[in-house]
Amino acid sequence: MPTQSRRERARAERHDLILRTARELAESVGWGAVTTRRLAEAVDYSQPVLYGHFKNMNAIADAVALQGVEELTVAMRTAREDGGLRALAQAYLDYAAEHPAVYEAIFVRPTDLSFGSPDSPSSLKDAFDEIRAGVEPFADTDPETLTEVFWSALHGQATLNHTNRLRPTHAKPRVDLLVSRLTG
Amino acid sequence: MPTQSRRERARAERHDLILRTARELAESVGWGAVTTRRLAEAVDYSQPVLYGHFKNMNAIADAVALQGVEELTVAMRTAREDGGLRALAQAYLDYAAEHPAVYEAIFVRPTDLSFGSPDSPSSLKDAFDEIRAGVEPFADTDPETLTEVFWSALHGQATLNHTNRLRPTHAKPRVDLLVSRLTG
DNA sequence: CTAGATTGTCTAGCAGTGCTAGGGTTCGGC
DNA sequence: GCCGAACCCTAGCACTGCTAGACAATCTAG
Repeated sequence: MPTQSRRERARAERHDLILRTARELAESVGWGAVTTRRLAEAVDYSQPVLYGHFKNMNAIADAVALQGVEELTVAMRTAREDGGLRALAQAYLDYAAEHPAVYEAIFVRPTDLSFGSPDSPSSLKDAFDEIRAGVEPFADTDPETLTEVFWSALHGQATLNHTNRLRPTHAKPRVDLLVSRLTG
Repeated sequence: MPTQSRRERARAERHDLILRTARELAESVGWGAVTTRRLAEAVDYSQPVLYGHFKNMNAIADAVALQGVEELTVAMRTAREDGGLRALAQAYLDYAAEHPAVYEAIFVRPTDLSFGSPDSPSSLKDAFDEIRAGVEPFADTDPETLTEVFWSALHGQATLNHTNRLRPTHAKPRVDLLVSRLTG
């Protein structure tokens, strides 16, 4: 049935268009200014069309977050295979700095995504496992806890960097110090 | 001039009432539900009265934040004098857990408060100095950077704790591990 | 090729938001 | 008693997320 699939294809394209546009909009003006009207305008459809693809505005941000967390995982894995935990940490912070709106969607914005539980999206678990793989060589007892500690430390630096609450000139020494002490 | 002072006293009381109510409201329903109408209703005045005391809604949250950061500093100092850095860390996380809305106002919400610069409120500098005093014994070279790293790590745990992104059962081991490794 | 059902899209509207202009009302000083 | 200043409220603006109902395009079936 080519007709069905043509419709489905068009639908999928609109879906991607909305997601892509929302992400660009968020990166350029911040999530606070990503409104249904502006987004609808940007994709050249009326507001209700958005609701034909997503439950609500929040679901759009969640979808962007899921895209992002997969990218983040890839970035961490690539870096780790090359340069170990230090490179992984840098890759994490680089991603947060280069895609602040996406990072915010994943880890800061109020979201319906479930994290700790069994029904959380597998991509979230994958990201966590990637950090775990990075710290595992340095965990003498409890890798799970060390993973959480390391991740929290990275997350703290990422958010405080972004909100200008840390000296922008000392980003690198902070990563160095964190990695060297936590792996001691 | 007792008349002047009576008016001023009434004004100051209203000011405090607004602040106190905003804080309670935020802690019970979250900042997202603290609207000018609800807040005005709660203090039994009309909306414009709020604007006679604060520039806007954001300024109210900022005022709550400044109150909170002073409380946090006291809590950290008391703990540190008693039990060193480990106690300070626990006090920090306890404060964040017990006053999530206040903590959010200080460190998460978009705010006009300036942090790094010379014109930032002294209470913010005091809080930072308090952490610095805690880590100083363990800084072999650069206490400033170690302070930022430690603070970021605490902040990360505080926020990820609160948004249910870490195992709630393992809060204490996380602090233990962080302190023991970072002071190693 | 046409009638009917389905799908897609829009306009218009709801209730809620932050914030403000304008007009009364109460208060303090003379 | 009177005037001016301080105070407070009603009403409204432009915006938000979200949805109902009408209309048009498309596909299915006879």
